[in-house]
Amino acid sequence: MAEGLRERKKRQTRQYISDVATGLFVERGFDAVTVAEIAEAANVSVNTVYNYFPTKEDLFFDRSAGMVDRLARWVRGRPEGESAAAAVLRELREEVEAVSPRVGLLSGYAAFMKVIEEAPALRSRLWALAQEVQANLEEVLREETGAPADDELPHLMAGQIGWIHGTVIAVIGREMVKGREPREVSREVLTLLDDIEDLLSERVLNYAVREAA
Amino acid sequence: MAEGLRERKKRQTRQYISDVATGLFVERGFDAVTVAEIAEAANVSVNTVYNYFPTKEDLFFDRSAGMVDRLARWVRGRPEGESAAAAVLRELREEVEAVSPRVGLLSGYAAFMKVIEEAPALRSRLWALAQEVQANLEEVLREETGAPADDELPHLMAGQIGWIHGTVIAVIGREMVKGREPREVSREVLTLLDDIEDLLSERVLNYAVREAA
DNA sequence: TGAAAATTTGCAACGACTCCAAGTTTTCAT
DNA sequence: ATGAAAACTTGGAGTCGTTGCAAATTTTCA
Repeated sequence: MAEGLRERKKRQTRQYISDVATGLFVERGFDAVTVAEIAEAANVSVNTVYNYFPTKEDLFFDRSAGMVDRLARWVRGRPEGESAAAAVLRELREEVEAVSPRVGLLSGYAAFMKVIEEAPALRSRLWALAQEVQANLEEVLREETGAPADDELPHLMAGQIGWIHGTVIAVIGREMVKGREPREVSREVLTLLDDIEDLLSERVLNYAVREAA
Repeated sequence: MAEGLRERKKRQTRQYISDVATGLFVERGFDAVTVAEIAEAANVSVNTVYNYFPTKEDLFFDRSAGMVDRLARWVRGRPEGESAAAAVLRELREEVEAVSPRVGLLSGYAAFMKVIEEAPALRSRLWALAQEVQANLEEVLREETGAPADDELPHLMAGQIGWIHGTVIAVIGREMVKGREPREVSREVLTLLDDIEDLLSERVLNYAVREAA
């Protein structure tokens, strides 16, 4: 069988708890909502909530789970002749130009980001996620360039590229929380991306160019 | 009078609590030490601890209080003809070359940093501090360049310069925790600083050059 | 010296989180 | 189908960080 009853129920329960929690968080803020309230609203016990989610913060970031390898994916999938930084800049431009929710360009997300902005615990968690994204990227860069373990360059490059991504996402978040329109923000962030590319060195822009297969 | 009995006792008590706490943290790790234990070891009540320190993390970072304006200070104090990034690189080189405890180059600090490395709560706090450092730098850059409020360039430049500082401090910490000798780490970090300077663009290296008085 | 101001303390309570020992439900071989 | 095994849920008790409050205690200063 593809999926038994047990698996299905688990997935549903997990999703439901996460949805209920996110709803409450967006409505009243992260700190103002108690795990006990979430449990009650989701018709489960507090312990069940903790069975699915290690911490309260995880309830909020459940959806962003697939984001930890975003940069690694983008770089791995870049076409022949393109550098790592260029790949990330291109993918970011594509997402921004498409006014994609994946980079936070969606009216509904303003409330979502406001919750993060107001809860230090969530900001910390977001930073930890960014660190993971960067670590995964560094790993890819090490593989692709075959750099020795004591070479700091992949670390530095992952830092620069991670900074690009982080800055863009942060600026989008900041502007969206201000209540701006996604399209308008998209336009502005495209020029921000130009500014960012302008202040990167050739060294960074040409690191890890994908060789011909 | 310059300082009454009350003020003196407060300062002493505060210092004593912080010292006792740091000692316990270094000895047994951040999470393994309870605030109640700290209070008992310092001969005060738990409430008194909280009178002086808002959170448990603040007990640990009490010493690092003067660090939030480090970059702002460095940039503000740079000589005529020097850019913001150049000033930070120069100051960093000076501290590293001097094997200064201010950048973590001291055998005793290895244990200190190990505590941070092992406690997520402390790493978050350290990141928050770095954010403050960067925000203060951005403010200075805005003042000095007279950039309009909607100009993102000071934000980007503060990001790049903050990244330089953060990377150097992080690498020092990582190497010291490995048990390396301060002198040895100092030497390696000097070459790291060269690598970092090499991958920065002229645009960054020449931003906010101090004009002649 | 004695009342006002500041500090310390104990106590109760809240919320996140963990551990553990029952229940309950789902699975699956028979 | 069915009954034991495995997986999931639950309640309860407890730890720890943190806050609020009112009762001491200490320091200040007129």
